[in-house]
Amino acid sequence: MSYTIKDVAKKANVSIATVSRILNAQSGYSEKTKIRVLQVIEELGYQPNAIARGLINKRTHTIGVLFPKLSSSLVTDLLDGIEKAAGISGSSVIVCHTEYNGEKTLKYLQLLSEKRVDGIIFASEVLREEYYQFLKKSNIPIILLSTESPSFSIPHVKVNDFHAAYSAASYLIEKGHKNIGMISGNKEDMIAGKPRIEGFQKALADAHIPLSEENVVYKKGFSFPDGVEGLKELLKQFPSVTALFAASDEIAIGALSAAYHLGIKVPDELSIIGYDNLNIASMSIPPLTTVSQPLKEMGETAAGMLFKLLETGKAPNSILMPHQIIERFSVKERI
Amino acid sequence: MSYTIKDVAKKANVSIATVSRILNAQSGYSEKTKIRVLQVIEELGYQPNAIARGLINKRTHTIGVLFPKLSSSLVTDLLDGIEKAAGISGSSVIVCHTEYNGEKTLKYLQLLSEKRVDGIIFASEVLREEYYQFLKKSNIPIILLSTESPSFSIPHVKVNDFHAAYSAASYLIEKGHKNIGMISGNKEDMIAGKPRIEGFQKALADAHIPLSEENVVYKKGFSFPDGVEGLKELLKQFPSVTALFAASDEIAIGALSAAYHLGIKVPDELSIIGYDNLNIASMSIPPLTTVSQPLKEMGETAAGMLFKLLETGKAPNSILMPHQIIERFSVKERI
DNA sequence: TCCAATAAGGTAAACGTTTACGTTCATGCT
DNA sequence: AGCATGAACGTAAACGTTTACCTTATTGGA
Repeated sequence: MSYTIKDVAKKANVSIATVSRILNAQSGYSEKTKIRVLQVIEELGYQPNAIARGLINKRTHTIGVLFPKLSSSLVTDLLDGIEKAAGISGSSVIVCHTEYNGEKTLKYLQLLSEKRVDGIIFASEVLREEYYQFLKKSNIPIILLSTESPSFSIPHVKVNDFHAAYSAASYLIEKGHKNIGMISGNKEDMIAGKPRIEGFQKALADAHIPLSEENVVYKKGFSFPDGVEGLKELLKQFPSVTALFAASDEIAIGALSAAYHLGIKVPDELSIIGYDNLNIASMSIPPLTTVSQPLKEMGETAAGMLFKLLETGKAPNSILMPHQIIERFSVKERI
Repeated sequence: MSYTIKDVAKKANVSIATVSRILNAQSGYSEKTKIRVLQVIEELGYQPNAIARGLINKRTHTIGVLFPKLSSSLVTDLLDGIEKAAGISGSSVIVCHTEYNGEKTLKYLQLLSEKRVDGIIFASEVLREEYYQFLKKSNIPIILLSTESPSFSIPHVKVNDFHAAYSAASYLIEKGHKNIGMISGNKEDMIAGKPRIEGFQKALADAHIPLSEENVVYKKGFSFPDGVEGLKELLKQFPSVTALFAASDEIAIGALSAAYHLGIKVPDELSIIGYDNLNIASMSIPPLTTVSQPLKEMGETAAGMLFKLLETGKAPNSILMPHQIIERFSVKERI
């Protein structure tokens, strides 16, 4: 197989302790033996065994990331940031795809725990009681990303969905709109659902715009089809609508598509603002005005927090990342 | 810290060997001790240490995946499939993001090698000589995904780009088009660039359609901006064009967008066919006709091949996956 | 009754590192 | 000269498993 530290030691006529010290840049050897050992390492192409190291050091330099789904650029931008931060810290990341499935999630947590990952980032999904109990028992450090836990005190990084939704609605109001609708995702979703709805409603209320049940339609998810159906329903229950806040970019793009087929011109007849700033937002016709979450930075920040936590042992503070309205061409001033 | 096999053994009044045998479902113990040990395991919440196992078994049940970039659904669909197959086989996947950077790639290979991953999937990128030498030296099993190596004999799974491009162009021809243009990606790219161009050209030639340098514009990449610029250039050098083959869906969507701004109606005045069948292809206006690569299945297949290789030790055959034309609404028959 | 075979279980080495502790030797100081 | 000190190493235990090999008791058959 491959060479071990013993082979190096033997060939260089030193003990394995010396080789180890040299590898770890500790003291306790002369310059002469150092270059001799280094040369032997080079000759043999010796590679230290991270498994053996992990066994004794109790650090695997590996973290686990749990995602509900993979095939959305929302999630991959987060992953992108995590991977970047991990790379800088010399760690690797194991991705786990839970599919919102509790059993699968628990199985993955078990797996990660057995593999002795240094920590876990739990992203875009509600942290259920059972998960928390498991994590607590096996005391693996954890950071919540793009989600938060109302019941348990766990550090998280996300944007303030309430505020962001408030901003989006306010933006529409500033543009002169009064008949403003919303297509929301799952309203049972305490993270991405409810806060956005409430932020939207608060903005209208603060602007003294009358608000009834007709203003918002509730869909099950945040996907493209939810958007196309959503717009049709909204039009039915709120025909005078002139501006729309979509709870996700996919919903917004769906609405855009439905509007096109219904012959409704965006933004001339209907203004649309999305949420997320996925890369598809800039590719739509017209390019989508949306509220942007700094996804990659969020991933980086979460991973950074985790590594700091691993070093210091101190629980870091949660971080709320700034959102931002990206003005493109799907919203028009109403005069 | 957490409990070890010793703790279990002591509490159950057996030796660690017996516990190990029970954990691995081997023989050599009575039913009575088995349930006793299992109960102790339950009580303590004992979790076997995969690191220690890996050290002695020389199997980490972890594979590495190298991607040039993460933020494209092309890549994440592949990853999705890989992760799925890995989950079924009880393995985890470490993702590495190379950014087409040779140094970074080598560093990642080194890392994966030190972590003693069981195997590597190298995706969507050219396998350079240096990578190959490294892999060969540390003899880690490897599968190429959505790429192939002309020089080295390494099993791969991909679609036949030449054929797929040929099909796309033929489809346009069948629809009655004669003035057919192409926006290609990087023509130096021996995997996704050149073969698609040649497939396109062959289809036109076989149909006896005259073909000159004006028919195709060459861009640096496969992205949205390449598509919008690409269409403008194509229109300039080939004004009579009625149908367009885009070397990627992002290019196609870019062209769609440019066409919209130029007031060119798709598909009435210009037909467009894409390549990849990303999820955005179904969200565009109009929904994009495209040639589909079964990305998720390709990922699954690649991982499956890798696991079979690990079991049997035999190099598997390369697999060419079928492509398929997904008819949506961006191509119109010309009468 | 005795022996071989089998079931049930234990002992200890091995995997490839790190590291606490011990040893040797040269050096400098009094 | 004698001694403390520090540099430059070596030895061996430890990390948590798996497994080859050994031991003991039981059973069935001749």
